[in-house]
Amino acid sequence: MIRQTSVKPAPASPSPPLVVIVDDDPAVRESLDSLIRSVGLATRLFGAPAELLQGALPDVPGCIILDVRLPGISGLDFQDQLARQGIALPIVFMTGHGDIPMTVRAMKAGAVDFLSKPFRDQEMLDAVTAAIERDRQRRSVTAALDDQRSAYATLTAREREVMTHVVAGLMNKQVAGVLGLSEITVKIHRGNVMRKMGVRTLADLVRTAEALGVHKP
Amino acid sequence: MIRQTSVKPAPASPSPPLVVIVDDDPAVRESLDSLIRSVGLATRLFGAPAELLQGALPDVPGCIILDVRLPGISGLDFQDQLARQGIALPIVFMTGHGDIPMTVRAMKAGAVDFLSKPFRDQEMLDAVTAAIERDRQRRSVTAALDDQRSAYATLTAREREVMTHVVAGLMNKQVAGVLGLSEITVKIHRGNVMRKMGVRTLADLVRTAEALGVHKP
DNA sequence: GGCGCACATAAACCTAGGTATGAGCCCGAC
DNA sequence: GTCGGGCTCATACCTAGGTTTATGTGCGCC
Repeated sequence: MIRQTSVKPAPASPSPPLVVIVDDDPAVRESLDSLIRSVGLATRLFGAPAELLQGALPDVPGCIILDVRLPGISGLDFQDQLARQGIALPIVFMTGHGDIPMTVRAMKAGAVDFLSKPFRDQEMLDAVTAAIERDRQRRSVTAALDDQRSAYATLTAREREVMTHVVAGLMNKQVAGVLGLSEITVKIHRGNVMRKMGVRTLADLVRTAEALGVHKP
Repeated sequence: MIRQTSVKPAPASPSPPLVVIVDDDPAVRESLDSLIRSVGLATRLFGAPAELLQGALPDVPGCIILDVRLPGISGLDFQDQLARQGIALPIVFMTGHGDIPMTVRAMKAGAVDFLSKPFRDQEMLDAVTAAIERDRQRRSVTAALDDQRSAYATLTAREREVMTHVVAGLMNKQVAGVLGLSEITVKIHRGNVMRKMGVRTLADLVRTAEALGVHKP
């Protein structure tokens, strides 16, 4: 499958996954930091959630280790806040004073794991590994979709209408009828759609449209 | 979209969702039974997991309320067992002596909720409602797929090969080349595929194939 | 005003898809 | 053994898809 799409600036060194650690206790941060680094992962430490929202994070797979009890905000509320801001990094919670309702809420909201202090190093490493793997999956799906989305963005309004009807299974003449055009015009638009979307067959166009959620209104 | 497929025997009365209650304490069973029935849902009571596996359950939306501590087996292990047997009913756990690791395990395995006794009636009703809604969603997806699956089952080996290559975007002549056939033969098989799968356009066939996970090996 | 772009259309031409009719081969079931 | 179904292929015919070339309109922008 030849699919030359957006070419990223070459990643010189394959940078390691990033683990973001958020805990208000410096000792805990340091301890987690050395644990995570010991297995070759990069870390970034924060004492408070607000700091995390400031700077942009690098574009690599990763996850967040989050204490439930944070200065100024509950870790669970912060989880919601991150989700609303479109930050989809998987979260591993840890807590010294957790209870079952907290756990249920965190897991329902998509947390990868919820560890009670004290936990064994291996438990945390397993959770982090699982979280990073989940992020890797999400990123690969998102990346493929982004190319398609940006291609779709280059379509004109007419081309989108034609695409919608074509992937719905209408013949060119039917599309022409619906849109009040001549068949030849539909063919032109259709050809433009195929070229701009970077697909060579109708089957590929249909799959792309499905992935983008392109449907008749 | 005209899609007359497998016609089920008409459901005379729209039977209410079924809530399966599994708890070894008769008093708890009775109490839950009256709570659930009070909102118009049907119930079925079991004192032990084994009983549940015996009889078949009616084909209606539903869920399971499961005590974590059961005679002979942990509710969590029973959850795994149900999953392995293809029983996909959403599960609401309850427990008197739960802890966080139990909760995490249950939620990771797909539980809808995990309630600590004592819980308020409304909490249980909310959880059951959410679970039934989840089952309803799952069932509607599955039902649509079942028709397509049974249609796919009627295809001959050759027809499946042709379908695989067609939805991959190959032209008839290319399919012919790959399979060592003449183009006209591919056209025949392709026509049979369209008829048997109950679709009229290539776009529909591609979507069906995606839903069924039909791909080149 | 002119330039670029989206949009629309036509004629001509070629390829691809789809169906009907007819026919031959193989194999397992009755 | 013969009957049906799956598989194969050919000829013929029709429809649908796709490209190229060329022409024209309207709109916004520098």
